Amino acid sequence: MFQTVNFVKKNILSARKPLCYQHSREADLAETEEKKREKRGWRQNPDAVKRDILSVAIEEFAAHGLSGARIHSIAAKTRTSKRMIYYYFGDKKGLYVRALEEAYSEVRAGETELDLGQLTPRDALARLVSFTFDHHRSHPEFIRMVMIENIHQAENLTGSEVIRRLNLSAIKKLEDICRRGEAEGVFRKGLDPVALHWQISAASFFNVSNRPTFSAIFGEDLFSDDAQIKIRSQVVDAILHLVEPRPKPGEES
Amino acid sequence: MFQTVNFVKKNILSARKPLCYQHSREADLAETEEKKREKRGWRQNPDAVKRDILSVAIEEFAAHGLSGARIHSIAAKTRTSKRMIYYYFGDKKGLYVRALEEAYSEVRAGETELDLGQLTPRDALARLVSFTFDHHRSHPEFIRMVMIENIHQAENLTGSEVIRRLNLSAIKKLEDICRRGEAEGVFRKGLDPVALHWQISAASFFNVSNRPTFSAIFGEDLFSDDAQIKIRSQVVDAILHLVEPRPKPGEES
DNA sequence: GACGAAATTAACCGTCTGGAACATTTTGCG
DNA sequence: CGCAAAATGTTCCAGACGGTTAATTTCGTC
Repeated sequence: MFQTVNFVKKNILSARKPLCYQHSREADLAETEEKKREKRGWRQNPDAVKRDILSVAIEEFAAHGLSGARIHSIAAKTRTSKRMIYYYFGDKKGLYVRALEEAYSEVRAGETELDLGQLTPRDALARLVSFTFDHHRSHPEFIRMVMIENIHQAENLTGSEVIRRLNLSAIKKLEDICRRGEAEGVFRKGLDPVALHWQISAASFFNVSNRPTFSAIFGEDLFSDDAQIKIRSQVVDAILHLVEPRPKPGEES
Repeated sequence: MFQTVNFVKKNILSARKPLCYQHSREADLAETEEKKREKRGWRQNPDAVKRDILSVAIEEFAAHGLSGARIHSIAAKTRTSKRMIYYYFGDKKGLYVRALEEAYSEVRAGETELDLGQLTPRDALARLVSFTFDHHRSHPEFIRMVMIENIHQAENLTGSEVIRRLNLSAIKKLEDICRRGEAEGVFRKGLDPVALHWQISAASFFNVSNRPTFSAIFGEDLFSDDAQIKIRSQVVDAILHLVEPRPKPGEES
């Protein structure tokens, strides 16, 4: 499905821009009001403008990178103008940082839906891994933003307290599971939740981030829905194995 | 060590350019010859020029991405000129593709040093995983080139037969191990070498590619030499577990 | 309704950047 | 040597791109 992407360099096209942003519940009484504005005139709607810009910015930055994305292209895909971007976000970097934060927020918000309270530690962990794997798959634009940020040595992310907070809270679930598992004796002692998170992220992230090169070399087979389910269960198996109490106390650094 | 990177935006500096490329074994008889050229004049050395350009190109593309890298910056870090880049590589994309190929070649060349002939399948696999993990760590610029290529949907890699060949040969070792392990009954049946390679790559690659964001959020702890050894052994454990014959023949898709 | 602040439009600018044109020198070869 | 081809140096440019200035309109509020 994805194999022929047919890269369109300049897709500043189509999508006739509506003259103004419609406020939520006034489409009905718009007729009389709007006609007065038809010649020249507009409605103000700062929030909608900002949201519009941000969502397009995520698309564009995710697609072309920080320096690859073009402010004028972003503006073109928006219902507003380039000037507004500078008005609200200062400069390109400012927009990028906000877009990055926004991408993180959206994804972390989705994660909070996962409820593991009722499950045994083992089942909870399996569920968490499985969920994370799927969640990454369904948010490729977020993955791409993180890839790009990594290329930039995370220098923008470092400054963003917003993002650090979001991520630290994301590891809470894992910490709980570990604690419960250790307490019940079904997990090995001394587990490091961060290291475990590393393992889970590595598989889930790589699966999306490196799909293009991997499938270019080895074919798309591994990325069919069926194959992905297998891969995912392998990942779950591997992670569960890492938390199991060591059978023999022989030490092996 | 790495935490304060102190980004220098324009490092087009220092490094006095020698007037010409010295051929390998003529530094000695250079005195008489060279003095005639001192005013204006140069030696030709196409191969050295190409190599010089490519190595700088890898640095720059890896650091700033395809669109972030600047031809004139690349030229500046070279002992030759912008003109030569276009002379030998046509345009920016051409240079990028060659740099990508070069990066792959260098890394794959390093991999051939690994000899697993004498080891049991299990030991061989453990060794391969361990080696791959380290090898990725010691070639961050390669990792970054691949990250960048992924952001570009692998569209350049797709066209390069060179790279596909290099990579397919890279999986040969793994295929051998799997076959031997299955034959000896120490590995489970029906292993997919590509899927296994996916697992190994995921950990090894992510470890380098996502270090910036990961350590920005969770700290550098996991990336100390000691911690990396632990992580690596976890990865080895996890992979080995994946190839072990299933203890109970209960089927679990 | 008037008025100041916020939002939006429209036009403009200086620089950076990929790339090309043209000139000159070197090198292999008969 | 002489000559053509390859390699290198020098100079310049057209368009792209990030960003700005100034004018206009809308909106909340007194």
